[in-house]
Amino acid sequence: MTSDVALSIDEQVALLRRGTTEIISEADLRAKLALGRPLRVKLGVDPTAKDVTLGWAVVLRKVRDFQRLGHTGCIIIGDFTAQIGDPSGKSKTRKQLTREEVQANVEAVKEQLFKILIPERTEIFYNADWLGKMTFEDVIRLCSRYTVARILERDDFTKRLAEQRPISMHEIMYPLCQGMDSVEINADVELGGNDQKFNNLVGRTLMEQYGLAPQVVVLSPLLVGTDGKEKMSQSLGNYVSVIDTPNDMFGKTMSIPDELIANWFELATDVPLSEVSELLAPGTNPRNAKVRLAKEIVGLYHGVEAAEAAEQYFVDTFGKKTQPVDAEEAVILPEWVEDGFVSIPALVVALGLAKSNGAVKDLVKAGAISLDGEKVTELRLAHADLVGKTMKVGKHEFRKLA
RNA sequence: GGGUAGAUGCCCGAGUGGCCAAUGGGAACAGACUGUAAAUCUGUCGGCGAGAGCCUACGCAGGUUCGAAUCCUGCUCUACCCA
Repeated sequence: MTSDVALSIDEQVALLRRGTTEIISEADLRAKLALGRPLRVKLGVDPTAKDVTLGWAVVLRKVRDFQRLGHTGCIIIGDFTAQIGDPSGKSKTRKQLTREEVQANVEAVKEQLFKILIPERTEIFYNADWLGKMTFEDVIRLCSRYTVARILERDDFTKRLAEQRPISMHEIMYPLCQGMDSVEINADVELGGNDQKFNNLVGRTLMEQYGLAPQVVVLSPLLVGTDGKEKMSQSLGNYVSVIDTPNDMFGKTMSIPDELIANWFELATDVPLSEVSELLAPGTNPRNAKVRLAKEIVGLYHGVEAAEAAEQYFVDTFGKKTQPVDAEEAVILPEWVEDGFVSIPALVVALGLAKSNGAVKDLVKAGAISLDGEKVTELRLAHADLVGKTMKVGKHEFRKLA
């Protein structure tokens, strides 16, 4: 096998251990690494999202770490399981997706995956290929290999049971489905977020049941989102996507709470941890560390130059509070102009910066909308007074009107 | 299959015939302050409308009433107890 680097087993394990909370078991992992063949490193992907977020990137980057050591990344697109909806970490039943929705998401996401993964060492599978073909008899047989008590041990289920919340039958099948994926591709290692521990362990059990060597489970912590509270996820809106523009990426990163800086460095960048502790040493301004963090992240996905530019933009725009030179341009369409006047609410809504006219009125009332630095107080302004000016909506949205 | 309790806005949760677009808390958004951090203070927080006002909303469908989130009937969903 071809590794990009020649490392001892110890060094390999050390590399792989960064950004993980648990490896079950490390001894097994060492044994597998010692085999000297490319390992099949499985990562299940639930195509409920259209963007690869930094949270998701944590595990993808871990796959990439394995790939650099010469192993094969096996990405399982859970097109079948997405229709069930993973109950992990949820206190509610998830809505089920249609096949069409799943398909659309997959297409959108595939390209983004390869911003991180090494294509030549990646295999992509769709679990509908095997799960979708199981007969009812197969399913019953599979069920017989696991007990209700063991399934209910799972945290989310225990909790829901205690809170007298519903648990549907199809949800308890989820871990088994995921376990079958491991059986099907004969995984050596399965990666996952911490919340996947239960599912991944079921995979180990099932593999043994089916006469295979149990996979090693490598768990990563969940990246906390920009809100500093919940795990980063698209549905919560607290995410940074790998296809965000450099400026967005930079800005969003700057908005995270200070307590998250170290964690983000560890999980989302390659900066050596020793350097991170220096950056965050007592007496230093956390802001500087955060700037570095933001630059690192932008650099990973857009390159060093873009990172420099994003920093410059950030400093100019938010530090010095000047108007951004290169604000996104927004053309005022003729149909928005009436008798030479433009309705501000309609304009802002049309630009997608607010969801209703009422919301824009509130913003105007609050002084949150300005033109070239001057607060807008009227709901209707002359078209001529708008063109060429930069409109600021809220804290960070700028549009150069044309 | 039988019984009991419950379903309210993004979430929790008050409201038992008019004063309810619906108390309160949280979340969210915005303003001030700052480092687009935290904390704090202030404001907003269903939609449309310049406004008067109109529309949509309290699980679903009907009904009673001048008037219903609130009463009645049927249905759906959930939990618990019994089988």
